[in-house]
Amino acid sequence: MNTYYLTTPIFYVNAQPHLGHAYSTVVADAVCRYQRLLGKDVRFQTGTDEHGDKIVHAAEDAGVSVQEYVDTISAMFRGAWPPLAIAPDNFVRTTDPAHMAVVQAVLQQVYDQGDIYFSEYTGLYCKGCERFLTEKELVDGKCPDHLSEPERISEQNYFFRMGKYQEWLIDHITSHPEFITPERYKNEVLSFLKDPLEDLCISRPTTRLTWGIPLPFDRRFVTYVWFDALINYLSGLGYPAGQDFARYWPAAEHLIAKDILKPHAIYWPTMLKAMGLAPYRRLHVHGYWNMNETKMSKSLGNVVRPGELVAEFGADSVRYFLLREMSFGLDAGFSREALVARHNSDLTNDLGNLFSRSLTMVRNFAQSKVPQPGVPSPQDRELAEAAMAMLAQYREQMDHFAFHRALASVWEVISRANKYIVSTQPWELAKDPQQADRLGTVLYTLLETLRLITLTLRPVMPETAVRMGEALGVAGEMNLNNCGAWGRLVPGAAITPGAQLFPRLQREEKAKPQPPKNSAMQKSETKKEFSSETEPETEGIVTFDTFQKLELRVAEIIGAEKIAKSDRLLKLTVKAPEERTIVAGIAQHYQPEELIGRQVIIVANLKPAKLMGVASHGMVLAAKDGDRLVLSAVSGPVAPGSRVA
RNA sequence: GGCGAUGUAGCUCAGUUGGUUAGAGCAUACGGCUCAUAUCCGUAGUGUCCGGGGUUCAAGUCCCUGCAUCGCCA
Repeated sequence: MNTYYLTTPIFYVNAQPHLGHAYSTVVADAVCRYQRLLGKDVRFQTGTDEHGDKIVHAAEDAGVSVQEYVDTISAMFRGAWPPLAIAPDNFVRTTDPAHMAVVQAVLQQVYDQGDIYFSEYTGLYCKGCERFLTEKELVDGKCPDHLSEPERISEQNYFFRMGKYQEWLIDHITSHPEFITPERYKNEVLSFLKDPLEDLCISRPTTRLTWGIPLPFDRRFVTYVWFDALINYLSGLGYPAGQDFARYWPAAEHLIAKDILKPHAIYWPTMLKAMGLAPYRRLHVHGYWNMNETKMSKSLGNVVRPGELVAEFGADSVRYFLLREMSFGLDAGFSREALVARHNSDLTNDLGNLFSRSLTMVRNFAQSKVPQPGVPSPQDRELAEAAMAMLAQYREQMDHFAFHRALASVWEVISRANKYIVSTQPWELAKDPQQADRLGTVLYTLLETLRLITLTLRPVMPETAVRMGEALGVAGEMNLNNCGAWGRLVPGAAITPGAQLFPRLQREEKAKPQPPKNSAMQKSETKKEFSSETEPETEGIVTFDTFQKLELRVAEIIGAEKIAKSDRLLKLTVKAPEERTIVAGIAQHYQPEELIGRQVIIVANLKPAKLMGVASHGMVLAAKDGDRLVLSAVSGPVAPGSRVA
């Protein structure tokens, strides 16, 4: 099979793109570039999911029409990818008329054949949330968000006979070991399928929700979430009649984060089965990036904007980090420090310097031309064989989405090449005209190694790979089939060193340890939090490292309201620079109105906590003077989010 | 509550079917080289392999149990 079709999830437009979206999409882009490197005919699709009541509410909050709102956010997603060197072939929006028509056609087909039926169910409905709550969501029998008791009401809806295909699905998963990978997620799905599968509710009455696709067989309802969203994988190919559908669907693979495993591993295959279509080939499930100990999520304040990262580190450096640092399928930690460390040590020191020193030697010792290689010594052959072995390992690992291993095998060769230079000492060979042949062989071996490394980097760091290729004189179409053999560089061809590949990044400023100041920070609470430090700390004195763990930032208060039933707590909305909610015990000292616009100092990386049912992401610092409480501040206006240190 | 995963050097993690002194990268210290857009190379370490019990000639690796963290389910 010579085609390949890979999708990311379509992203819900109730929030701006964050690192999690970027990771999925970077992975997909890298895999697609890799498949092209294998010579495949590839299609890469992403998009946005734009229906549902949350969207309607978000638009109301923003004070714009729903259409205007989804257009804006969808454009932000579309615009987020080019800066990361991500190049999808197709971008689907669930509000596209073509997509909506396909969804309706599918609904009608499945309805006609009897796999969608009308039924009634009873549940606990919260008017505030405008949705049914499950028992376990309730706190003391009440909705935790609205502190009111939900009503027990009945509602009629349409259901998809998912249970009908349960046995088939179990069988399919069992007989296709790679259907869901990594294996842990396959096991999770199989364990879920041990219990009988309930049918899936696929509609919402228009009395509750209008922003959706009407059911073609009953206009009093719109379809809800999954029959709309999942079908994008088909509609984006022009299903049913489009040529792309016939061409790419047999090679379909999906990439998702673990939070939407069930819809993709259970709903979607059974839907496809009901439609009479072959299931997708593989489902690849990845984990989360954890920021400062808390699970990354759009509802938390500590959001990393992909655009900011690219501006600071460059697309290739970010892509490399994301692919190298996470074992696909598992969670990984994200930190600026780790990104800087990877950039400086792997990219600047190992790869960048290897490239630079090699090309400089070709310029100085071989007149900037590919030298004529002589008879290879065992040492030369060893490096050449390592480079070829790297290609094989790289393919094996990339095929299985083990990007971190694929890259580790590339860096092993980079390291070998650096050792090779030290042991062959080309600068010594250059001093002796008798050694000209030997020098030529050494430099040629290095250039060839670099050429093969460049090949492996094309999917991961496309911009860098192009620059390296240009310097080596091998720009243009390259794939593993026509360029994956040793010895493709032609002696005499020009080598043109360019600018430094990866300029070194400054590590975060590490100021000298200072004597701790007397501040609210040293309250016992803070001490307790970090008391498990390995470094010895004299009583009452914290080390600089401990201090540094606290992320103090300036936040601007943009909203404040009293929390019902509490006379001490205020719910603050702040910009730091992202918006977040902080609950502060200052209601007896400040009125909500007088807080708007103030800049205060917050602890930005405090573990989130729920106070009176409201999640607080951080803590506002204030001085306590007897009974008085005075908010912290900076002595002049600064950009919200500025770090305090 | 049920099922499952994870727990290895300061940090991030590898450790295949149980087998000699437990590994890599980063960080640290010392030494060496100079081609490098400023690095690379070498050397040195440190580990109650989560705790406890068991199987075995031999366990990080298998079994039981406890603890911790996480996930799925209810």
